[in-house]
Amino acid sequence: MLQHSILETLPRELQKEALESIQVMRFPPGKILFRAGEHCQGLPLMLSGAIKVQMTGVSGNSIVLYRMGADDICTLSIGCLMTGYGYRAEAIVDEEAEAAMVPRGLFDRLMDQSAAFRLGIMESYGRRLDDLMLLVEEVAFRRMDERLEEWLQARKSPIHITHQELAVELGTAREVVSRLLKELERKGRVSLARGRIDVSG
Amino acid sequence: MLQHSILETLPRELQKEALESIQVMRFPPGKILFRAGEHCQGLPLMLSGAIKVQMTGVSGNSIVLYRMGADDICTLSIGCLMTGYGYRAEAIVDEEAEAAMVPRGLFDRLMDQSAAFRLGIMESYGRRLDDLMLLVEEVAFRRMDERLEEWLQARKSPIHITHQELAVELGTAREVVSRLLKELERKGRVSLARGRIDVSG
DNA sequence: GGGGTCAGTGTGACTTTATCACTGAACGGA
DNA sequence: TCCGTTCAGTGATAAAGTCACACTGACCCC
Repeated sequence: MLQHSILETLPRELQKEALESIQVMRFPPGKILFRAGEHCQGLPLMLSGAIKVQMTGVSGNSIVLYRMGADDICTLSIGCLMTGYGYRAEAIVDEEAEAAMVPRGLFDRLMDQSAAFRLGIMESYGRRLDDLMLLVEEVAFRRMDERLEEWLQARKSPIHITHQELAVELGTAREVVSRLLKELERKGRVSLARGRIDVSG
Repeated sequence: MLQHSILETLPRELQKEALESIQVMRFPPGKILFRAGEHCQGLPLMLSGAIKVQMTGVSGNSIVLYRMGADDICTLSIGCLMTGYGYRAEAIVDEEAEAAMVPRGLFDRLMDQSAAFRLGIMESYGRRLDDLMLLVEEVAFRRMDERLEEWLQARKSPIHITHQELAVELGTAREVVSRLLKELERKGRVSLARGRIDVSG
Protein backbone atom coordinates (compact mmCIF):
# COMPACT_ATOMS: atom_id res chain seq x y z
CA MET A 1 0.00 0.00 0.00
CA LEU A 2 1.46 3.32 -1.12
CA GLN A 3 4.93 1.94 -1.57
CA HIS A 4 6.59 5.12 -2.69
CA SER A 5 9.85 6.12 -1.06
CA ILE A 6 8.94 9.76 -0.85
CA LEU A 7 5.92 8.97 1.30
CA GLU A 8 7.74 6.66 3.64
CA THR A 9 9.84 9.49 5.00
CA LEU A 10 6.83 11.44 6.21
CA PRO A 11 6.02 11.95 9.88
CA ARG A 12 3.13 9.87 11.19
CA GLU A 13 0.45 12.54 11.00
CA LEU A 14 1.22 13.49 7.39
CA GLN A 15 1.36 9.84 6.43
CA LYS A 16 -2.10 9.42 7.86
CA GLU A 17 -3.38 12.37 5.87
CA ALA A 18 -1.66 10.98 2.78
CA LEU A 19 -3.38 7.63 3.17
CA GLU A 20 -6.73 9.38 3.38
CA SER A 21 -6.47 11.74 0.44
CA ILE A 22 -4.24 9.86 -1.97
CA GLN A 23 -5.94 7.58 -4.38
CA VAL A 24 -4.10 4.86 -6.21
CA MET A 25 -4.88 4.48 -9.88
CA ARG A 26 -4.07 1.74 -12.31
CA PHE A 27 -3.42 2.33 -16.00
CA PRO A 28 -3.27 -0.26 -18.82
CA PRO A 29 -0.60 -0.18 -21.53
CA GLY A 30 -1.40 2.33 -24.25
CA LYS A 31 -3.45 4.51 -21.90
CA ILE A 32 -2.78 8.21 -22.43
CA LEU A 33 -2.32 9.85 -19.04
CA PHE A 34 -2.34 13.35 -20.43
CA ARG A 35 -2.01 15.18 -23.72
CA ALA A 36 -0.37 18.44 -24.68
CA GLY A 37 -2.51 21.38 -23.62
CA GLU A 38 -4.41 19.56 -20.89
CA HIS A 39 -4.38 20.65 -17.28
CA CYS A 40 -3.41 18.47 -14.44
CA GLN A 41 -5.39 17.29 -11.46
CA GLY A 42 -2.78 16.07 -9.06
CA LEU A 43 0.76 14.86 -8.76
CA PRO A 44 1.30 11.23 -9.81
CA LEU A 45 3.81 9.25 -7.78
CA MET A 46 4.64 6.14 -9.72
CA LEU A 47 4.40 2.88 -7.82
CA SER A 48 5.07 0.47 -10.67
CA GLY A 49 5.15 0.12 -14.42
CA ALA A 50 6.62 2.38 -17.08
CA ILE A 51 5.35 5.51 -18.73
CA LYS A 52 6.91 7.36 -21.65
CA VAL A 53 6.72 11.11 -22.07
CA GLN A 54 6.85 12.33 -25.63
CA MET A 55 6.20 15.52 -27.48
CA THR A 56 5.06 16.36 -30.96
CA GLY A 57 6.69 19.26 -32.75
CA VAL A 58 5.21 21.81 -35.10
CA SER A 59 6.48 19.62 -37.94
CA GLY A 60 4.18 16.84 -36.76
CA ASN A 61 7.06 14.60 -35.78
CA SER A 62 7.27 13.17 -32.29
CA ILE A 63 10.10 12.21 -29.99
CA VAL A 64 10.23 10.38 -26.68
CA LEU A 65 11.75 12.73 -24.10
CA TYR A 66 12.16 10.33 -21.20
CA ARG A 67 10.56 7.48 -19.32
CA MET A 68 9.24 7.25 -15.80
CA GLY A 69 9.48 4.08 -13.78
CA ALA A 70 8.69 2.85 -10.28
CA ASP A 71 9.36 5.43 -7.57
CA ASP A 72 9.49 8.32 -10.03
CA ILE A 73 7.56 11.53 -9.69
CA CYS A 74 5.92 13.24 -12.64
CA THR A 75 7.85 16.48 -12.84
CA LEU A 76 5.71 17.81 -15.66
CA SER A 77 2.72 17.65 -13.37
CA ILE A 78 4.55 19.65 -10.72
CA GLY A 79 5.08 22.40 -13.23
CA CYS A 80 1.44 22.34 -14.20
CA LEU A 81 0.34 22.38 -10.58
CA MET A 82 2.55 25.28 -9.64
CA THR A 83 2.09 27.48 -12.68
CA GLY A 84 -1.34 26.49 -13.93
CA TYR A 85 -0.13 26.13 -17.50
CA GLY A 86 -1.11 23.08 -19.52
CA TYR A 87 1.16 20.19 -20.32
CA ARG A 88 3.47 20.65 -23.26
CA ALA A 89 4.01 16.94 -23.82
CA GLU A 90 2.00 13.78 -23.56
CA ALA A 91 2.39 10.70 -21.38
CA ILE A 92 1.62 7.20 -22.56
CA VAL A 93 1.73 4.01 -20.53
CA ASP A 94 4.27 1.45 -21.75
CA GLU A 95 3.84 -1.22 -19.11
CA GLU A 96 0.78 -1.45 -16.90
CA ALA A 97 1.32 1.22 -14.28
CA GLU A 98 0.11 2.11 -10.82
CA ALA A 99 0.35 5.64 -9.52
CA ALA A 100 -0.59 7.37 -6.29
CA MET A 101 -2.32 10.62 -7.10
CA VAL A 102 -1.46 13.38 -4.65
CA PRO A 103 -4.13 16.10 -4.74
CA ARG A 104 -3.18 19.74 -4.94
CA GLY A 105 -3.88 20.55 -1.27
CA LEU A 106 -1.84 17.70 0.09
CA PHE A 107 0.99 18.55 -2.29
CA ASP A 108 1.17 22.09 -0.90
CA ARG A 109 1.11 20.82 2.66
CA LEU A 110 3.82 18.26 2.01
CA MET A 111 6.02 20.88 0.35
CA ASP A 112 5.49 23.07 3.37
CA GLN A 113 6.03 20.53 6.08
CA SER A 114 8.43 17.88 4.85
CA ALA A 115 12.02 18.61 3.96
CA ALA A 116 12.36 15.02 2.73
CA PHE A 117 9.43 15.47 0.37
CA ARG A 118 10.97 18.67 -0.97
CA LEU A 119 14.28 16.92 -1.48
CA GLY A 120 12.55 14.15 -3.41
CA ILE A 121 10.80 16.64 -5.64
CA MET A 122 13.99 18.57 -6.32
CA GLU A 123 16.00 15.46 -7.05
CA SER A 124 13.39 14.36 -9.44
CA TYR A 125 13.51 17.71 -11.22
CA GLY A 126 17.26 17.57 -11.37
CA ARG A 127 17.22 14.12 -12.93
CA ARG A 128 14.79 15.19 -15.62
CA LEU A 129 16.87 18.24 -16.43
CA ASP A 130 19.89 15.97 -16.76
CA ASP A 131 17.98 13.53 -18.95
CA LEU A 132 16.91 16.29 -21.26
CA MET A 133 20.36 17.85 -21.45
CA LEU A 134 21.81 14.52 -22.46
CA LEU A 135 19.04 14.02 -24.97
CA VAL A 136 19.73 17.39 -26.60
CA GLU A 137 23.36 16.45 -27.03
CA GLU A 138 22.45 13.04 -28.35
CA VAL A 139 19.96 14.34 -30.87
CA ALA A 140 22.21 17.19 -31.97
CA PHE A 141 25.47 15.32 -32.41
CA ARG A 142 25.33 11.56 -32.32
CA ARG A 143 24.97 9.30 -35.31
CA MET A 144 21.70 7.55 -35.82
CA ASP A 145 23.15 4.09 -36.45
CA GLU A 146 24.98 4.18 -33.10
CA ARG A 147 21.94 5.43 -31.25
CA LEU A 148 19.79 2.76 -32.82
CA GLU A 149 22.18 -0.02 -31.90
CA GLU A 150 22.45 1.23 -28.33
CA TRP A 151 18.70 1.38 -28.07
CA LEU A 152 18.40 -2.19 -29.29
CA GLN A 153 21.16 -3.42 -27.00
CA ALA A 154 19.45 -1.84 -23.99
CA ARG A 155 16.38 -4.11 -24.36
CA LYS A 156 16.08 -7.81 -24.33
CA SER A 157 15.29 -9.63 -27.50
CA PRO A 158 12.79 -10.14 -29.01
CA ILE A 159 11.68 -6.53 -29.11
CA HIS A 160 8.08 -5.92 -30.10
CA ILE A 161 7.91 -2.55 -31.76
CA THR A 162 7.11 -1.08 -35.16
CA HIS A 163 9.63 0.95 -37.12
CA GLN A 164 7.41 4.00 -36.68
CA GLU A 165 7.42 3.65 -32.88
CA LEU A 166 11.16 3.15 -32.92
CA ALA A 167 11.52 6.31 -35.01
CA VAL A 168 9.64 8.24 -32.30
CA GLU A 169 11.92 6.77 -29.65
CA LEU A 170 14.94 8.14 -31.49
CA GLY A 171 13.38 11.29 -32.89
CA THR A 172 13.86 10.46 -36.54
CA ALA A 173 11.85 9.31 -39.57
CA ARG A 174 10.42 5.86 -40.09
CA GLU A 175 12.29 5.35 -43.34
CA VAL A 176 15.61 6.03 -41.65
CA VAL A 177 14.91 3.36 -39.05
CA SER A 178 13.80 0.90 -41.73
CA ARG A 179 16.97 1.40 -43.74
CA LEU A 180 19.31 1.20 -40.76
CA LEU A 181 17.58 -1.95 -39.52
CA LYS A 182 17.84 -3.54 -42.97
CA GLU A 183 21.54 -2.71 -42.95
CA LEU A 184 21.91 -4.35 -39.52
CA GLU A 185 20.06 -7.37 -40.84
CA ARG A 186 22.46 -7.62 -43.78
CA LYS A 187 25.31 -7.58 -41.28
CA GLY A 188 23.60 -10.36 -39.36
CA ARG A 189 23.17 -8.32 -36.19
CA VAL A 190 19.38 -8.54 -36.09
CA SER A 191 16.58 -10.38 -37.77
CA LEU A 192 13.40 -8.59 -38.68
CA ALA A 193 9.75 -9.47 -38.77
CA ARG A 194 6.60 -7.40 -38.83
CA GLY A 195 6.45 -5.56 -35.52
CA ARG A 196 9.36 -7.48 -34.11
CA ILE A 197 13.15 -7.30 -33.94
CA ASP A 198 15.41 -10.11 -32.78
CA VAL A 199 18.84 -8.97 -31.71
CA SER A 200 21.63 -11.50 -32.21
CA GLY A 201 24.13 -12.07 -29.42
CA MET B 1 20.34 46.31 -3.36
CA LEU B 2 19.37 42.68 -3.84
CA GLN B 3 16.77 43.46 -6.43
CA HIS B 4 15.56 39.95 -7.02
CA SER B 5 11.86 39.28 -7.01
CA ILE B 6 12.16 36.05 -5.12
CA LEU B 7 13.77 37.83 -2.18
CA GLU B 8 11.27 40.63 -2.02
CA THR B 9 8.50 38.27 -0.99
CA LEU B 10 10.30 37.16 2.14
CA PRO B 11 9.10 38.06 5.63
CA ARG B 12 11.14 40.74 7.38
CA GLU B 13 13.31 38.46 9.49
CA LEU B 14 14.35 36.22 6.60
CA GLN B 15 15.07 39.26 4.49
CA LYS B 16 17.39 40.48 7.19
CA GLU B 17 19.18 37.16 7.28
CA ALA B 18 19.37 37.20 3.49
CA LEU B 19 20.98 40.62 3.48
CA GLU B 20 23.61 39.39 5.90
CA SER B 21 24.61 36.12 4.28
CA ILE B 22 24.07 36.82 0.61
CA GLN B 23 26.97 38.26 -1.26
CA VAL B 24 26.57 39.98 -4.57
CA MET B 25 29.10 39.12 -7.24
CA ARG B 26 29.86 40.75 -10.54
CA PHE B 27 31.10 38.87 -13.59
CA PRO B 28 32.60 40.27 -16.80
CA PRO B 29 31.65 38.99 -20.26
CA GLY B 30 33.47 35.79 -21.14
CA LYS B 31 33.85 34.77 -17.50
CA ILE B 32 33.17 31.08 -16.96
CA LEU B 33 30.92 30.68 -13.93
CA PHE B 34 31.30 26.95 -13.80
CA ARG B 35 32.47 24.07 -15.94
CA ALA B 36 31.22 20.54 -16.37
CA GLY B 37 32.25 18.37 -13.45
CA GLU B 38 32.71 21.21 -10.98
CA HIS B 39 30.79 21.43 -7.74
CA CYS B 40 28.75 24.37 -6.71
CA GLN B 41 29.07 26.70 -3.79
CA GLY B 42 25.73 28.41 -3.59
CA LEU B 43 22.66 29.31 -5.53
CA PRO B 44 23.07 32.26 -7.90
CA LEU B 45 20.08 34.58 -8.23
CA MET B 46 20.65 36.73 -11.27
CA LEU B 47 20.22 40.44 -10.77
CA SER B 48 21.30 41.64 -14.22
CA GLY B 49 23.15 40.66 -17.37
CA ALA B 50 22.97 37.49 -19.42
CA ILE B 51 24.59 34.11 -19.01
CA LYS B 52 24.51 31.21 -21.45
CA VAL B 53 24.52 27.60 -20.37
CA GLN B 54 26.06 25.20 -22.85
CA MET B 55 27.23 21.64 -22.88
CA THR B 56 29.86 19.76 -24.79
CA GLY B 57 29.05 16.28 -25.98
CA VAL B 58 31.24 13.21 -26.24
CA SER B 59 31.76 14.17 -29.88
CA GLY B 60 33.44 17.39 -28.78
CA ASN B 61 30.68 19.53 -30.23
CA SER B 62 28.92 22.07 -28.06
CA ILE B 63 25.43 23.48 -27.97
CA VAL B 64 23.85 26.33 -26.03
CA LEU B 65 21.04 24.89 -23.92
CA TYR B 66 19.46 28.09 -22.65
CA ARG B 67 20.19 31.59 -21.36
CA MET B 68 19.61 33.12 -17.98
CA GLY B 69 18.69 36.77 -17.63
CA ALA B 70 17.75 39.21 -14.87
CA ASP B 71 15.58 37.68 -12.15
CA ASP B 72 16.42 34.12 -13.16
CA ILE B 73 17.59 31.43 -10.81
CA CYS B 74 20.31 28.96 -11.73
CA THR B 75 18.43 25.68 -11.72
CA LEU B 76 21.54 23.67 -12.45
CA SER B 77 23.01 24.90 -9.18
CA ILE B 78 19.93 23.79 -7.27
CA GLY B 79 20.45 20.29 -8.58
CA CYS B 80 24.09 20.37 -7.58
CA LEU B 81 23.24 21.69 -4.13
CA MET B 82 20.59 19.08 -3.48
CA THR B 83 22.30 16.02 -4.92
CA GLY B 84 25.96 16.85 -4.53
CA TYR B 85 26.72 15.82 -8.10
CA GLY B 86 28.85 18.06 -10.29
CA TYR B 87 27.56 20.26 -13.05
CA ARG B 88 26.99 18.60 -16.39
CA ALA B 89 27.16 21.81 -18.38
CA GLU B 90 29.09 25.04 -18.29
CA ALA B 91 27.94 28.64 -17.81
CA ILE B 92 29.54 31.56 -19.60
CA VAL B 93 28.75 35.24 -19.16
CA ASP B 94 27.42 36.95 -22.29
CA GLU B 95 26.74 40.40 -20.91
CA GLU B 96 28.28 41.69 -17.71
CA ALA B 97 26.25 40.03 -14.96
CA GLU B 98 25.49 40.53 -11.30
CA ALA B 99 24.29 37.67 -9.15
CA ALA B 100 23.32 37.28 -5.51
CA MET B 101 24.91 34.12 -4.16
CA VAL B 102 22.67 32.32 -1.68
CA PRO B 103 24.72 30.01 0.53
CA ARG B 104 23.63 26.46 1.19
CA GLY B 105 22.33 27.06 4.71
CA LEU B 106 20.18 30.00 3.79
CA PHE B 107 18.85 28.10 0.78
CA ASP B 108 17.65 25.29 3.04
CA ARG B 109 16.06 27.73 5.44
CA LEU B 110 14.31 29.62 2.66
CA MET B 111 12.97 26.41 1.19
CA ASP B 112 11.69 25.48 4.62
CA GLN B 113 10.13 28.74 5.62
CA SER B 114 8.95 30.55 2.51
CA ALA B 115 6.23 29.22 0.27
CA ALA B 116 6.90 32.08 -2.14
CA PHE B 117 10.57 31.11 -2.38
CA ARG B 118 9.59 27.52 -3.09
CA LEU B 119 7.18 28.65 -5.75
CA GLY B 120 9.88 30.72 -7.39
CA ILE B 121 12.27 27.78 -7.43
CA MET B 122 9.69 25.43 -8.85
CA GLU B 123 8.60 27.87 -11.53
CA SER B 124 12.16 28.31 -12.51
CA TYR B 125 12.63 24.56 -12.81
CA GLY B 126 9.48 24.28 -14.83
CA ARG B 127 10.62 26.94 -17.26
CA ARG B 128 13.96 25.23 -17.83
CA LEU B 129 12.28 21.92 -18.42
CA ASP B 130 10.06 23.64 -20.97
CA ASP B 131 13.03 25.34 -22.61
CA LEU B 132 14.83 22.05 -22.97
CA MET B 133 11.82 20.21 -24.27
CA LEU B 134 11.37 22.83 -26.96
CA LEU B 135 15.05 22.67 -27.77
CA VAL B 136 14.95 18.91 -28.22
CA GLU B 137 12.10 19.29 -30.68
CA GLU B 138 13.89 22.11 -32.47
CA VAL B 139 17.15 20.24 -32.81
CA ALA B 140 15.49 17.01 -33.81
CA PHE B 141 13.04 18.27 -36.40
CA ARG B 142 13.48 21.84 -37.59
CA ARG B 143 15.46 22.95 -40.58
CA MET B 144 18.73 24.68 -39.98
CA ASP B 145 18.13 27.55 -42.40
CA GLU B 146 14.89 28.48 -40.61
CA ARG B 147 16.50 28.26 -37.20
CA LEU B 148 19.42 30.38 -38.34
CA GLU B 149 17.16 33.08 -39.76
CA GLU B 150 15.05 33.16 -36.61
CA TRP B 151 18.16 33.45 -34.51
CA LEU B 152 19.38 36.37 -36.59
CA GLN B 153 15.99 38.09 -36.56
CA ALA B 154 15.84 37.84 -32.77
CA ARG B 155 18.90 40.11 -32.36
CA LYS B 156 19.52 43.58 -33.50
CA SER B 157 21.97 44.23 -36.27
CA PRO B 158 24.93 44.40 -36.42
CA ILE B 159 25.56 41.10 -34.67
CA HIS B 160 29.10 40.52 -33.47
CA ILE B 161 29.71 36.80 -33.51
CA THR B 162 31.89 34.29 -35.31
CA HIS B 163 30.47 31.47 -37.40
CA GLN B 164 31.88 29.01 -34.88
CA GLU B 165 30.06 30.68 -31.99
CA LEU B 166 26.89 30.77 -34.03
CA ALA B 167 27.26 27.07 -34.75
CA VAL B 168 27.37 26.41 -30.99
CA GLU B 169 24.23 28.51 -30.52
CA LEU B 170 22.39 26.30 -33.00
CA GLY B 171 24.11 23.02 -32.23
CA THR B 172 25.57 22.45 -35.67
CA ALA B 173 28.90 22.61 -37.49
CA ARG B 174 30.75 25.78 -38.44
CA GLU B 175 30.77 24.91 -42.13
CA VAL B 176 27.00 24.58 -42.16
CA VAL B 177 26.62 28.06 -40.68
CA SER B 178 29.14 29.50 -43.14
CA ARG B 179 27.33 28.04 -46.12
CA LEU B 180 23.86 29.07 -44.97
CA LEU B 181 25.08 32.60 -44.24
CA LYS B 182 26.71 32.83 -47.68
CA GLU B 183 23.42 31.73 -49.19
CA LEU B 184 21.60 34.44 -47.23
CA GLU B 185 24.15 36.95 -48.41
CA ARG B 186 23.53 35.93 -52.02
CA LYS B 187 19.82 36.51 -51.42
CA GLY B 188 20.65 39.94 -50.05
CA ARG B 189 19.26 39.19 -46.58
CA VAL B 190 22.53 39.79 -44.72
CA SER B 191 25.95 41.17 -45.34
CA LEU B 192 28.97 39.48 -43.86
CA ALA B 193 32.25 40.62 -42.46
CA ARG B 194 34.82 38.95 -40.27
CA GLY B 195 33.14 38.42 -36.89
CA ARG B 196 30.11 40.43 -37.86
CA ILE B 197 26.73 39.97 -39.51
CA ASP B 198 24.49 42.80 -40.69
CA VAL B 199 20.89 41.81 -41.14
CA SER B 200 18.99 43.74 -43.78
CA GLY B 201 15.53 45.04 -42.96
C1' DG C 1 56.50 48.55 -44.49
C1' DG C 2 57.24 43.51 -44.97
C1' DG C 3 56.78 39.18 -43.18
C1' DG C 4 54.91 35.94 -40.02
C1' DT C 5 51.14 34.15 -37.38
C1' DC C 6 46.68 32.85 -36.46
C1' DA C 7 41.78 33.04 -35.94
C1' DG C 8 38.17 33.27 -39.03
C1' DT C 9 36.07 32.11 -43.35
C1' DG C 10 35.12 29.73 -48.01
C1' DT C 11 34.49 25.62 -50.50
C1' DG C 12 34.89 20.92 -52.82
C1' DA C 13 34.03 16.09 -52.12
C1' DC C 14 31.76 12.87 -49.81
C1' DT C 15 28.71 10.64 -46.17
C1' DT C 16 24.71 10.58 -43.42
C1' DT C 17 20.12 11.83 -42.56
C1' DA C 18 15.54 13.66 -43.94
C1' DT C 19 11.75 13.92 -47.10
C1' DC C 20 8.63 12.51 -50.74
C1' DA C 21 6.39 9.19 -53.37
C1' DC C 22 5.20 4.95 -54.16
C1' DT C 23 5.08 -0.38 -53.88
C1' DG C 24 4.15 -4.59 -51.89
C1' DA C 25 3.56 -7.71 -47.87
C1' DA C 26 1.21 -9.09 -43.63
C1' DC C 27 -2.68 -9.04 -40.83
C1' DG C 28 -7.42 -8.77 -39.23
C1' DG C 29 -12.03 -8.59 -39.76
C1' DA C 30 -16.51 -9.18 -42.50
C1' DT D 1 -11.83 -15.32 -49.30
C1' DC D 2 -11.81 -10.71 -50.14
C1' DC D 3 -10.80 -6.17 -48.60
C1' DG D 4 -9.10 -2.50 -46.02
C1' DT D 5 -5.51 -1.14 -43.08
C1' DT D 6 -1.11 -1.14 -41.00
C1' DC D 7 3.62 -2.07 -41.62
C1' DA D 8 7.85 -2.33 -44.18
C1' DG D 9 11.06 -1.60 -48.26
C1' DT D 10 13.11 1.38 -51.56
C1' DG D 11 14.43 4.90 -55.26
C1' DA D 12 15.15 9.76 -55.98
C1' DT D 13 16.38 13.93 -54.21
C1' DA D 14 17.43 17.56 -50.79
C1' DA D 15 19.42 18.99 -46.45
C1' DA D 16 22.93 18.62 -43.10
C1' DG D 17 27.31 16.85 -41.21
C1' DT D 18 32.30 15.68 -41.90
C1' DC D 19 36.90 16.03 -43.64
C1' DA D 20 40.44 18.37 -45.86
C1' DC D 21 42.47 22.21 -47.27
C1' DA D 22 42.94 27.05 -49.27
C1' DC D 23 42.38 31.82 -48.55
C1' DT D 24 41.97 36.31 -46.03
C1' DG D 25 42.02 39.89 -42.80
C1' DA D 26 43.88 41.49 -38.40
C1' DC D 27 47.56 41.99 -35.60
C1' DC D 28 52.28 41.83 -33.93
C1' DC D 29 57.07 42.41 -34.27
C1' DC D 30 61.26 43.45 -36.21
